[in-house]
Amino acid sequence: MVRERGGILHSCVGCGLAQVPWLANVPAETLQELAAICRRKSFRAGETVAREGEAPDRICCVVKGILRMQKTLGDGRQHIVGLLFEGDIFGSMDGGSLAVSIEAASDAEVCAFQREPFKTLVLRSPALGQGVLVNLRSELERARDWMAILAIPKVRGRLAGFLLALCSRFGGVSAVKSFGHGTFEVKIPISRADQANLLGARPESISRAYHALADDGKIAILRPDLIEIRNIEALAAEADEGEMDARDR
Amino acid sequence: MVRERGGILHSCVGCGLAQVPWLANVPAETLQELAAICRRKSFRAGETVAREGEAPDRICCVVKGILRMQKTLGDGRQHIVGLLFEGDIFGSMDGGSLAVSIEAASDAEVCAFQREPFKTLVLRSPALGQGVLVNLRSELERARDWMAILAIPKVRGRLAGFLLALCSRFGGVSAVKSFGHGTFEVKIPISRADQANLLGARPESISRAYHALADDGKIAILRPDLIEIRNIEALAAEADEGEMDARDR
DNA sequence: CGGCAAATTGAAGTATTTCAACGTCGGTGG
DNA sequence: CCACCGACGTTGAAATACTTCAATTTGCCG
Repeated sequence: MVRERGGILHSCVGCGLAQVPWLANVPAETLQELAAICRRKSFRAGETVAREGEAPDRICCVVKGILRMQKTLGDGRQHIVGLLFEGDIFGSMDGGSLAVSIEAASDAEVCAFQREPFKTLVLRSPALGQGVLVNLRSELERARDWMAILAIPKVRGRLAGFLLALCSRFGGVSAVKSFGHGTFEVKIPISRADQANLLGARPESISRAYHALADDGKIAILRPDLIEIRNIEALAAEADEGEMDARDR
Repeated sequence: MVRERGGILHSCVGCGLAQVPWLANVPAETLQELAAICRRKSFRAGETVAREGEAPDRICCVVKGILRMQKTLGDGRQHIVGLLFEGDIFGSMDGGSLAVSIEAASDAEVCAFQREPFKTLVLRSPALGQGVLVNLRSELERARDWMAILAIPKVRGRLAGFLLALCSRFGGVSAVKSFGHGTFEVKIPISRADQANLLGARPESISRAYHALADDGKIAILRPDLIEIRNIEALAAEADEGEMDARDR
């Protein structure tokens, strides 16, 4: 928790950096220094945060909202390859260029640290460097989770996997409420079109899949972007049973 | 390749560590120390190298062959979420457990470093630590590439993307020969069943997709596991045009 | 209230899965 | 040496799922 004290350079008080999981082991002192070199930026939904191929001079941490990472294809169309939630970091530590472009999927705020001071801080605080590493590994983990979900052959299964991922891996940051006995309420953070793009399907297919799951009683569509999961085990089964490949050995 | 020389602790001389891209900036001296703490292990195709959930006490570097990383699903079936080629590393730096299990997709050899000595070496050599970080980032990159490929709706497109990935990202390590003017010869490192598993399709669909691409003259099937790419641009178009999503704004 | 974007629905065409059968290759054992 | 077997790849045909195009509904904002 960044406290206000006379004369100290707190340009980013209340960023909530202490809340970020991968900063948990970083001493309060270092967090203060971090807060001192950070500038907050706001983005409206749809705005571009960083462009593929550019070499940003900041390391950024998502404070609020959701960003989407996307790759640009040969003919200019773009494909979503991941989402950034609160606490996730992006940017370049080594001056290298970004491999994905980043846009705000909702109104969002990020904390931007200038690269050089940040690197200095990393060198001085092993816990911070460790944290960055942890974050990187967790992103790799998530990317592999996405892969496993994307490889499910049927759209209904991929959608089930998507909802489960929202509950489990993103549960802490995405708006998920639990009502016990396998019932949850999930706020879907991106539009149907974005879901379709992410899950490798058309918006129509996504819509049909939602309603098919709803007809089975596995979910309820409270609003297009607010889903109630009525039977999480049935959902998990849905995600699994598409995967009929027997790589057992 | 291991040469015996009196007295010097070269238990892994000729691992070819110096060849590994992410070790390029590591001084020869450190490489020698690395070689001193490494032990080589061999695996037959199909053997399990590491199991999901286990906490391996080694950091390993693939020296020869290809490993596949796979996640275990609820009912015990497994899903491939990536391949490890020569030079790739896996294992746990912090005693954490593996999120994927690892099996040999072909006969393979790895260089195993005990964790503690390796960590000591990393602390002593910033270039080594940097290299590990670079490797991690490149894995994240590849995982995102896989995501983009997996999200292509048609099997033919995903297969085209797979072949292109083999040429570009894995070109240096996978057996790819170039004959100029867009013609290549690619050795497919995994079985049809594994390709199907990785690409989210059935083996039959993969087979049909190969032959469809061959009928179009875009590739030639020299052997089931040896593909000649006759027109790489047509392949790229194939991979792109499935992606008809207009996220242009 | 009109207009626009997002979500949904319907119907037809296409692609993929599924189940079953067949061919090929490499190894094993008679 | 040859027959047999199993793993792997391929092919065919029917059922299913998805995409595509078009039209309609819904919700939101000016």
